Amino acid sequence: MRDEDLQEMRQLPLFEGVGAAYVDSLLRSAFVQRFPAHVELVHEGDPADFLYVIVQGQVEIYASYRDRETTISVLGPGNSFIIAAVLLDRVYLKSARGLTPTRILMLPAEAVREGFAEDAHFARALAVDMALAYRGVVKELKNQKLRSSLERLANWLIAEDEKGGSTGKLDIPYDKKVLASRLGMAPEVLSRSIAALIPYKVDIRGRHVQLNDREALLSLARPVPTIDDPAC
Amino acid sequence: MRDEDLQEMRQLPLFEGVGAAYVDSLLRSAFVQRFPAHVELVHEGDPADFLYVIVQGQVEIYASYRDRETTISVLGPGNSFIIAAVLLDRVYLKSARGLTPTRILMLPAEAVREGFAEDAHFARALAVDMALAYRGVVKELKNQKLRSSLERLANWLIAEDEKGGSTGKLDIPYDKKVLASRLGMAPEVLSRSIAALIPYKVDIRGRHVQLNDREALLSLARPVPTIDDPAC
DNA sequence: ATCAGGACTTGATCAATATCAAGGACGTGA
DNA sequence: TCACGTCCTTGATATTGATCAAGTCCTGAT
Repeated sequence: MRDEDLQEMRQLPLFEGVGAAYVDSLLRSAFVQRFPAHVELVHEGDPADFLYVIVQGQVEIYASYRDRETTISVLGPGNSFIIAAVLLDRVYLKSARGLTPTRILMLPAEAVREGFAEDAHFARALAVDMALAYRGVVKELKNQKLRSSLERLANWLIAEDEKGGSTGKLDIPYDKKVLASRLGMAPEVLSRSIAALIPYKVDIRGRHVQLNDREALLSLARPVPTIDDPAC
Repeated sequence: MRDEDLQEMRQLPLFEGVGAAYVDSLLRSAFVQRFPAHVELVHEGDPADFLYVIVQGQVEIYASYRDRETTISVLGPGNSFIIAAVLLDRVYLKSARGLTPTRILMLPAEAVREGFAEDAHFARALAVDMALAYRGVVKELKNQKLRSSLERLANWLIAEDEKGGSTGKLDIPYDKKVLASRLGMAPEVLSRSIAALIPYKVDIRGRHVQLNDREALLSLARPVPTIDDPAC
């Protein structure tokens, strides 16, 4: 790994609170790889050979069954994926592909498992990351089972707006069909749901969104911390 | 805690591979509690004061939103719940209630967090448990997003039969309305789905189930390891 | 054994979502 | 600027699942 890369990797949230010497020893067995957009990084069912950490770009985590496919999440810089499979030395449950060109840190699974056993701080960082990921999926499962697609869209808009500082203005960060799959609906349903939000003063043109009546949208979405609050 | 209880608790899977002395020190701050059926053990949104481990009985893990409610899972002896909330010192994302009278080991959250920091073996056991739980939810999310309710039922029947040794004979271990909620459908839909399985030689009377044409049911259900295999 | 209440089923209907088929908008590269 | 392809939207229709309303069955308590 090049020296400037090394510098950058040390800053990753996954290594927060881990001794610098240990991080460096981990990074010695790791490497940074660039991938073009749309290539599959990880395939569902394959043995977990690497832990992946996104340095640059967007990665779509998805799963397939028969001729169907659904997006589990879309991750960005700083996020790692498939910790659980690596830790347990099992196969990946999900596939991953870049939505954009990406730069990815790849840590050999063996090194991660050793690291978990040897360095208590790294073990803690991994466990915290996994606990957060776990809670994320639980929230998503609740979102799916307890809400209609219109409600899911409304809540997604509010959450996304809050990420950007509640300005009422935001951009959808990927294709609408990816968003539809992420929200668990057909692309056509997303289109219609967007139209259904017009009475709530939601103005969506292309990827640009304006929320012109936050109160109205909130009364439809009814967000709750135990599903929607990322800090919860 | 009584001595015979202590004896029993040491055997729990959560303590596997953890030094006996450390297990005992953990158990000193813990206690075993009996609860009657149907009482709420844990309420969504409350701070995570305890890690729960089921000693006896069945516990339904569920979540609510507006006037809706859905079952996330049904757990039995040996299972623990809400590790992630305890580890992160956050609120519970789910509620829990006994479906039967239960005996439950309650470990104070503070002690668990200390244990995680102090004892590497316990930390590993917790992490493994959490990783398995994580993969369980991911599978369930895929199950929900990628399958119809009939497919979910068919796959549940096959999985449940395999748990019992693939004899083709099994009993539904709880009320059908709980199963319906667990599978993500209204109770009426479960009834109709059961009727829809008659051509596949599935015979359900009350809680007794007979699968008389495994092949036919398999061709409908199409189970895959990355959703249905508990060992995967 | 009987009765009451809960659990389950069945039928009718409605609402939500998926699918199929075109058509339109928009950005990109020639 | 034009042409192409991709993405998105819109309309029509089918399917799936939810809801409402009885009715039946089963069970557990008296």
